[in-house]
Amino acid sequence: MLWGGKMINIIKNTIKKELELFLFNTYNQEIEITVEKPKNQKMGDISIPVFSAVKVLRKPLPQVVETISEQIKNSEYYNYFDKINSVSGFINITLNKGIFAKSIIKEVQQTKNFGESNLGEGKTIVMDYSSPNIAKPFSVGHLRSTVIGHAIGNILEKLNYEVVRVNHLGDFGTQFGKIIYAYLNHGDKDKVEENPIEELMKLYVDFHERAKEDPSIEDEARKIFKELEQGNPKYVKLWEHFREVSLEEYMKVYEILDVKFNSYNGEAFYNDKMKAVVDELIEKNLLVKDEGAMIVSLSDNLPPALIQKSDGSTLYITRDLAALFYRKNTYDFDEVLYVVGNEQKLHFTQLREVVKTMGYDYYEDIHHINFGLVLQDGKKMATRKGKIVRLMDVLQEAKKLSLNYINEKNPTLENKEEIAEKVGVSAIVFNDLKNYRANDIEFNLSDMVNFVGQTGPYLQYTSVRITSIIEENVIDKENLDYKLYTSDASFELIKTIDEYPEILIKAKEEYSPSILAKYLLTLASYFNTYYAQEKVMVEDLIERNTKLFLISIVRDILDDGMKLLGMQVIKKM
RNA sequence: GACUCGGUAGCUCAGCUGGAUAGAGCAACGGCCUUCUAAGCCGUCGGUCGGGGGUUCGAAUCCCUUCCGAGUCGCCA
Repeated sequence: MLWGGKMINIIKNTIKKELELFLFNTYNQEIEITVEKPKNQKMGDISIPVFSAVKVLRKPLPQVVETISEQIKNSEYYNYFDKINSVSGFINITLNKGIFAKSIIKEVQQTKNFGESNLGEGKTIVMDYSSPNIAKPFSVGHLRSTVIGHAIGNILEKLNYEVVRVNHLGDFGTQFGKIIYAYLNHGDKDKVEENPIEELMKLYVDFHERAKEDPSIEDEARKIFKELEQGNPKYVKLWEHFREVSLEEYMKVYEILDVKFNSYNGEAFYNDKMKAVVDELIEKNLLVKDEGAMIVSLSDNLPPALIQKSDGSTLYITRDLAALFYRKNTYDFDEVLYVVGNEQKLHFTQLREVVKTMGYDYYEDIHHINFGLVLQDGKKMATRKGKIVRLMDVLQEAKKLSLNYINEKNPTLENKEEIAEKVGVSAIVFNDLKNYRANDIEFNLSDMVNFVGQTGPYLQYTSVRITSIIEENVIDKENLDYKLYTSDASFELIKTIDEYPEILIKAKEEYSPSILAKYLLTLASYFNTYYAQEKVMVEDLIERNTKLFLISIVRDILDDGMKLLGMQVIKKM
């Protein structure tokens, strides 16, 4: 990991400051010194390129190397260093493994909730994620927003942020005009009762087919939506019903994923809060009529934001503005995160700009946590054409394959079904989180349910292996032999343990669960190497205890990290 | 056409605030279960970092240009 661990960063920053101060005092020159991790571990643990100093000081390279190397000996952390050598302009420091390992293990011992931070103390972050569109099946596309949002929320809480999780249901808009139109004109009420989501989806697809033949029905749909917005009781009743049956279906998914929200206020919730937004825009002289619609002009070559349609009904951004103001007033957030796909980038840029134009400073706290599309055959999945992959189908498939694995690898396992679901679902979740969120992903079932290599099951399996070694053993944290932590395999583990707190902070800064996901893979991989090299349950009690303690730390981090990612932690598999 | 994001090994991706021989996993091939779960471990094979310029002691990383892919671009969300 490039950013290093907590302990090693303290050492690196200290060296940096010490050297910069020394150079300033000696040569009266401000020289930036970079202290980094060598690419190759054989070169040491800390590396200092001296090229920048050579350039500024205009002295021969060997002389600069000599001067800086000598100065390093005066470092506060000199007793941590085993050796200092130089190779072609780099000064490399190798740490004393025993001292370094001990300081890290002590740190872990003294920390109750390892990895937490006071970064978020007293700060509130509102998160808008999952947000499926009512009357459509929960697709693999919705999964991304759900698991990315869930994971980021968990990481924020670990860093002591107050997190408000909002499921901003797509329960309003012209699409409901379409569905209601289709339902009233071509719908089979019995079929819809029987299998609401599927039938409503079919009606929606059917509507677009018909609209190709007869575009006038689009106007019909818009008219119905406008009346719905104004409270036509017949339409409102239908809409309420559709919303209810959809939510029921979604709750099943959320239960499987173990995802919970503080609020399910969707777009419709803001129906009566938009007039205030429009009024404020008028008052601030920002709203202008253009081609019949009401728009806000934006700078920076941005297309204008459409606030109101020609017929007076509202649009997406109008509802998002109302939602934003409501959230600011209700939660007084420090940041608001919208976990929404790449394709809405322009929308959120416009949203920010409108807020800025209205004179609110907190436009800077609005973050679009964009993620890549789930593509099919290289193209965006089109709901309107009914091309959709249902998440439930994928989860079922994952569970089935997971069960096959269990029957093959561990046929006597108890609660096979339960474990199979936990492994299968976690595999899907991890697969969605392991890569940088903004990358598009091609839908590929066999990738999603892969259980070998850099996968969710690999992490679970590693944790399970550790659990099975520890079993009923009681670990005495005070009775450790730190010398045993200096073997290559142990030391790699310890250096990686040291990185956990920094990784979580990095994941927050980038709003990127993949940073944590990749880290857990690295940690698991080092453990499995360790496992192959060293026997834990040895005769010598101190050695056994020392090793048990190390692997228990690894297990705790793995389990903690998996929970943060929204995966299931298991004891056996 | 404009704007945004992407192009790194056969495949999926890390690395991108410039540093030393470009890293993983999968696939392929070869080893390792009478030592704690082999969903694992070890090894081999595999790359002109899309192409071309530039800046620099040093470029996958920064700048310019070009090609390719995806997405978006006023009355959908």
